[in-house]
Parts: sequence; C-alpha cells; structure tokens
Amino acid sequence: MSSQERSAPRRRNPRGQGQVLKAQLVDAAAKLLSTLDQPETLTLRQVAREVGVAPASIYSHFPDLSALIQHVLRLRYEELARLMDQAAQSAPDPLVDLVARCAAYVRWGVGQPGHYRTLFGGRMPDDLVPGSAHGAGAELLEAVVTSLAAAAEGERKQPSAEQQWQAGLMLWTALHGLVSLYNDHGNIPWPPLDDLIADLLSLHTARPADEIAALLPQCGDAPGLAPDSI
Amino acid sequence: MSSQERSAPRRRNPRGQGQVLKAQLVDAAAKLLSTLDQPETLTLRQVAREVGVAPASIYSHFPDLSALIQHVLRLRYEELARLMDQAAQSAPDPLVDLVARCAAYVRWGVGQPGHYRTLFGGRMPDDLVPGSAHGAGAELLEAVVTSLAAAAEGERKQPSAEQQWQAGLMLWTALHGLVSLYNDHGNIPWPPLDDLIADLLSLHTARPADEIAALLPQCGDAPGLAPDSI
DNA sequence: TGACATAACCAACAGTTGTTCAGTTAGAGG
DNA sequence: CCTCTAACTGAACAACTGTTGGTTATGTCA
Repeated sequence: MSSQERSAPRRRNPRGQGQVLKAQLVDAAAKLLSTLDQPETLTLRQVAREVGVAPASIYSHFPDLSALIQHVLRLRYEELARLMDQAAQSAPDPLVDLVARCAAYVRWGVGQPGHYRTLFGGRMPDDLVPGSAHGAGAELLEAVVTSLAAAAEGERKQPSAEQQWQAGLMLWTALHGLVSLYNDHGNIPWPPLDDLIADLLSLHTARPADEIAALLPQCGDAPGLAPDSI
Repeated sequence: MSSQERSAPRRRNPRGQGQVLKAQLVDAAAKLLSTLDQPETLTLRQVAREVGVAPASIYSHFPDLSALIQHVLRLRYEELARLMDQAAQSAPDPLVDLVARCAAYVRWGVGQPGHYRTLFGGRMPDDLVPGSAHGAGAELLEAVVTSLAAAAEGERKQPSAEQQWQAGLMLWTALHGLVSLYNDHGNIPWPPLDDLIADLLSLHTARPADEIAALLPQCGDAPGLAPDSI
C-alpha cells in the first residue's frame, strides 16, 4: 500500500513559487519521520513518492538527503523548545514554571513518538541532530536545570552548582526515560500519564504529589501543531 | 576498512563441527550490533564479511537474518537478567538487593551501549526484541517492582499494589533514561556514574544518598563477559 | 579405495538505495 | 508572438540488500 503510484501527476508550480515544493518536502519528510518505526530508514525516494514528485526534484531544494532530514529535525527541535517556553511563560512562580515546562516536554514527546525518538532516541549520524554540536538539547537541559534550581530556592540547604546540575540532569533523564518507555512499550499497563508526571516531579522537587498534580496544566492547554501543517 | 576482503580463505570446519560457524556468526553479529550506531542497519552481508564467509553460508544455520538477530538479542537479554540476579543473590536485605540489581542494570547498559540500545532503544522491529511479546523486559521490570516494594517494607504507610507498580515503573524509567542519555550524549559533562546511581536510588527509596552509596557494589564485582567471547 | 553426507561457495536474481545529468515543460516578461 | 529560465522529469548509474539453486570441496565411515 505504501508503494502506490500517484494517480494525479501533480501540477507543476508557477514561476516564482518553487518554495512550495520545498515546504511540501519538509512536511512529507516530517510525516514520514513521525510514522516510521525506524527514523533513520527514511528514504529520499519515500519522500518523493509521498509528495508525488521525481526523486531528482529534491536536489533542487536540498543538497542531499541529510540536509532535508536535518532541516526537519531543526524545525521539530525549535518547536519543542518554543512549546516549553510558551508553557512556562506565564508561570507565577518557579515551581509552576518547572511543572509546566516538564509537562510540555513529556506531552510533546508522547504525542509525537516518531519525532521524539528521532530527536532524542539514540544517536543519529552526528551532523543530523541540531544542537548536537552544543550538546544535543543543551538549551532544553539548561532550562530545566535553572528552572529546577529556582524551584528549589528557599530550601533549608543551598545546593552547590554541581548539585544543581546533577539534580537537573537526573530530572531530564527521568523525563526522557518516561517518554521513551511510554512510547516504545505500549503493551505494559501504564498508569495515567499525568499521574506519572506528577509523581516524577514530586520525587524530584520533594513536594507532595497532589500539590504538583494541582499545578499540572490541562491537556488542552498545550498549543500543538496546526492541524493542517502536516 | 570495513570492506576489506578476507585474506585467508578460511579453512572449512571438520565434519561434526558445523556448529562452530554458528557460534562465530553469533559472536560477529553481537560485535557488530554493539559497534553500529544504528543497530537496525545490521546486514547479513556484514556478518558474513566479518566472519569471512559467503553470505549464503548463513542460511545453513539460521533461516534468515531476523532469526540470527533474534538469537543474539535473546542471548544478550538473558545475560543481563542473569547478571542482575547474580548481583542480587547474596543480598542480606531488600535494600541491598535493590541497589545491587539497579547498579547491575545501569552498569551493563553503560558498558554495552550498542546492546542496550538494541534491546531497549525501541527501534528494532517488534518480533526481534525478545520479551517484546510479554512486555519487553517484563521480567526485569517485575523484579525491580518487587525488589523496590520489599525495600519499602516497614514504611509507615503501606502502599497499594497500584502504587507499588507505579513506583517500580518510575524507577525503571529513571534507570532507562539515565542509561540512554549517558550512552548517547557523551559530550555533556556527566558526574560520576556511581553518584548518579546513588542519587537516583536515594530519590526512589527515600533514603539518604550516602547510605545508598555505601551499599553500591564495587565496579569490579559485576561479572562481565568473558573477554574472549567477542 | 569408494560412497556419502556435511560445510561452504559461486553466481545470479530482483529489489532497493542515493545521486547525476541531459532533457522537457510551462509560465512570465519582453 | 518569441524567448528565457525556473521547475521539474526520465533514464541511467553504481552500489548495496536478502535470498536462492546449483555446485564444489572435504572429512568420515564402510
């Protein structure tokens, strides 16, 4: 079924509008990356088939397949970062900020398993992952670290910078492990996701779980993709 | 360099010893799986080249490539399970049992990044991962759950079965996230692994970190692979 | 020594992939 | 109308994949 030939031979774009094919290619690649079980088996010809275009036409817009994939990944990465910032921007205090940020992370990852796996699940060829040069999601990690540190302000014992770093790191690993396993092993009986998020943050902030749960934004709050963008 | 032709045409095995090639194939596949960045790109011909044998010769020992990979994964999985059991078998109390078990898990995963990613990275086709049918490491998970529950015995509040399950699940996700990110993002400044393990278990058992750290078995304790098995 | 089953090979198949390059089409500007 | 060029195509390339059928070498046993 995936090898179906295109029925409509796809009208060529008008003169100045060569960019619309580029956008279509990006969308198709994103869709395929989110669909495929193994992201790195994405194929140039799959993208071409999806759009209904000759494989060679891609080379007018991207130097090669790596560039196309890298472009898609950069977009997804920026989308996640933007979502997390948006979720936290109106937080009245650091704890709410932290909760909103982490909830956005987990929900994005669970909502887009293919994209999450592509970005954070294992190593893509080094030059493909955006931010890999500066640490593969370093901005996200640092945001979590500072947010957690701010939320832990006012504890009776001031942690050192190393302790703050380690605490943030462990929070991120916990979030990542939750998303990864939740996505990849749907057959084991998972509790409701919000319970897990609340429990996880409760552990890492030393606050009671119900206090965290009360701070969790509603599911509909997170601004997602525009439905027509894919 | 990986495409080097074999120089010695490989002496054929004597009469009853057809099984030694099978073992060599398994070893070669294991080595390649642990080496490759993307496990699912393992190729029948790569294995054949590694051993120095014609691609067709593999079909005398395995019905197809999937069977070979599945066999290797099953061996690795059983190895991990055995290591965890061995590590915990002489534990005087449940907390030591839990610590030893988790430490063995993390150390095995960190010591064998390729194998860990292959087993738990969630990118292999479903039928390849052993235990996927009954929950992808369900035995390991259940061992952790019961171990954690036993270690939490004597707390002032007895948790329900659901709470025990959720707590074990979260511990496993944390362990998995730690191993995954530690393996895949070596460029970010990680604290010593034992500190992370102790801190993680401290969080999940509500015990002070130094108490946990004192229970951590020495690194040399874990019986690893025989050096010549690969 | 001869027969025979085992162990492994050789060559080929049909399919896939990324990439290149010489073309073709079509629409906008003169 | 003509021309030019952006937009795209078709065909081919070399390399790679899993898999197969037929073939050869080799050790063992009678």
